[in-house]
Amino acid sequence: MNIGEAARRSGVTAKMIRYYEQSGLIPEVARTDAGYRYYGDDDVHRLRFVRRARDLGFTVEEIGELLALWQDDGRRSAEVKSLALGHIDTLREKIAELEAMADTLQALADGCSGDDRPDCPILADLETGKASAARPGPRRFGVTNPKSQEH
Amino acid sequence: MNIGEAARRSGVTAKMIRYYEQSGLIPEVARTDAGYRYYGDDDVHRLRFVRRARDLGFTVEEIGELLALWQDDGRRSAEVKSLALGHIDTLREKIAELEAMADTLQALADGCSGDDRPDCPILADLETGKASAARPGPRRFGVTNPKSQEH
DNA sequence: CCTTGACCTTCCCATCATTGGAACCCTCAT
DNA sequence: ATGAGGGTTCCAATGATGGGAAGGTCAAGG
Repeated sequence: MNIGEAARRSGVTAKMIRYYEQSGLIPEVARTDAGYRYYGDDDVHRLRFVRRARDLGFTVEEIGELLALWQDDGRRSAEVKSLALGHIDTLREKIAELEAMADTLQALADGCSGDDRPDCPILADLETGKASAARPGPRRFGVTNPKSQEH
Repeated sequence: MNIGEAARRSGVTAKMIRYYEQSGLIPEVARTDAGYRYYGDDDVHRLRFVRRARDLGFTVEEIGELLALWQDDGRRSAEVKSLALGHIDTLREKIAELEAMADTLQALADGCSGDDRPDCPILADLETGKASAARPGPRRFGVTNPKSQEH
């Protein structure tokens, strides 16, 4: 099948399939005489695996390791598990950071009258940096794009 | 004071100060004859505000709005509050996504023996996409850089 | 046989906040 | 005068993804 069909069946966009191939996450696939990529069921299978791992928040690099383990019949499940646990740690750290931000902000917002008057503890806090214990690392925690889930 | 000193006092790196200026978040500052940016206490004050807002996870765009409100004596606190509440929503959404991922993964990891045998429910799930209800939007929730907090 | 539309190809650009580095200029203390 | 340690601009990379242009290909229908 062509890339579009593989995209439909795997839930990975054609664009991302090309990107994964180019970045070495998945092997280069066969081509037709015209240069079209040609996919078999195995390829789609692998793409679905990637899609799932992506949905669980694994980075492309981690997915590469997962794929390698998946294909290695002699793997030790301990390796898979430690990869997963490591990722869970990462997730929980991010969650904690975001929660600290949300809680701080919620407390400030609760103290804000939210009317026509200018006085606002939110601005007061930003100005002084007094309250709050958020302190994250640099920004960039996205999960930005609302679509791309409807395929 | 020079940009380095302003960076030290505000907790915003010199690089980011230049970036914020260039992207219009903060006004262009005075220069010495030699072309060095020159900062006063007010500028540092504003930079600290930006830094605080950044720490609370606001985007640069939102920080721009906050700065405008901050400087507007006729502001209505309702505007500030709604900005904050909107951001809290965004944070809570991200938290929910990450928690769904973490919980799914934790359940899978709990079922994994983590020994020398190859069998592993984590890989099994990635393969079939059976369990799990994670389904986030695309990745990119970073908070990647571990340092940059020690200044 | 030729057109049309739906597909495919590669290549480049943008996102967001941030870091890194190169090449160069300035200032101050030794 | 020299060197260390600032500063300046400009360009590139990060990660995962989307957007789009320019062009080739394929199947169906007139």
